[in-house]
Amino acid sequence: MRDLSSTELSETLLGWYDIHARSMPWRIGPADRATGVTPDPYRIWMSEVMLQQTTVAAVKEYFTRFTTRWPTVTDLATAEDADVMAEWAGLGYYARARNLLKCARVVAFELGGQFPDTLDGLLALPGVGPYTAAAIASIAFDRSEAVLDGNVERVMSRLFNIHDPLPGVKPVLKDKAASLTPALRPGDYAQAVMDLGATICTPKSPACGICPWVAPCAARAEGTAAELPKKTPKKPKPTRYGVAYVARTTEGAWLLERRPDKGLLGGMLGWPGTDWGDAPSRNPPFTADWSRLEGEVKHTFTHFHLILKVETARIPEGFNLRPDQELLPQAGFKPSDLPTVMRKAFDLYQGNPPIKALG
DNA sequence: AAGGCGTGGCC
DNA sequence: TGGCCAAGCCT
Repeated sequence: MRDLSSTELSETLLGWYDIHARSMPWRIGPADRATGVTPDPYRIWMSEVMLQQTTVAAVKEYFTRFTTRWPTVTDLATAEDADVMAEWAGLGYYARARNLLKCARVVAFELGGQFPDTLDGLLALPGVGPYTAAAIASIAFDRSEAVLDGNVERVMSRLFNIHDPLPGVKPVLKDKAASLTPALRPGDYAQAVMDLGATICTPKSPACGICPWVAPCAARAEGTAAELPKKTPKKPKPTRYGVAYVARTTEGAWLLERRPDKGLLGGMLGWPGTDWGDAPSRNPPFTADWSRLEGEVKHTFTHFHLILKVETARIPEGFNLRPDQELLPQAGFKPSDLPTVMRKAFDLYQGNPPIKALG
């Protein structure tokens, strides 16, 4: 069989998408789009930032909560930092939340409330990189820009049977992706190729039998689809140790710390604690008769495992707060405002009373 | 430019 | 159950 042209390939995929497009809270489906309905760039941007390295299932509820609470970019731009960070808690990669707010303020206060509609304009925004800029340009503004995310990398490496490992081969895959991106319906095409990767051309046991691109797929012909894309091996994660200190006043207020903007869990609220190092240590926030809780928190970050002990004590009268510390009254404290590792420490506290009762 | 940066689901 | 993976960005 002769090779299919780029146009034939993209039209085949768009035909598949017209039938099988997934429904999502931020998506304008192909039928509505065909009648002239256009996406809200604010919602597309919000969804794309949330979807960075994050599953659709995890994003849906966060997207709904954010866009209900802050329906426009100006609403978000005028929000309190702490409210946005608390709303993001649990979604991970917290630099995204800080950049989300930074970006909203740029758009609202420096760009007249309108998102840039060009690739370069979008790329200049905080938290918007090559993938997200192309996604917004194509999906929100129907510009013919090629998206390259993990799905597209996998689809391209298989369609063209490319065995060179990621991330080195990324520029080649980007060229392939660009060669297929159509001038017509680029927004639908971008979502189609990602839907294909997410539902058919999956990492393990791809469903080649029902794939609209089974005929032109080079890896399918060679029987190598399931082993692509190749990736350079990852380093093993070390294990680190630490202690979190959960302390309350006699009135029931909780002692929490705002973490510095840069670094792990940047900008988030958390319990006072030790550094997380190669060996256990102690560093309580005040001198007291600390009780260690039974059990421990196990948590895995991107690049290390953590084993966290939890200690608790009564906060003494007249305790002086550092600027980064706050006493949150019971009524104003929600465990769901904490990043997951800190919420796990809270859960341990809730479930396992200390060996010694608090005074 | 290679490593830092979260979390939950899946097998 | 431990590693892999998810619509990556920043420095």
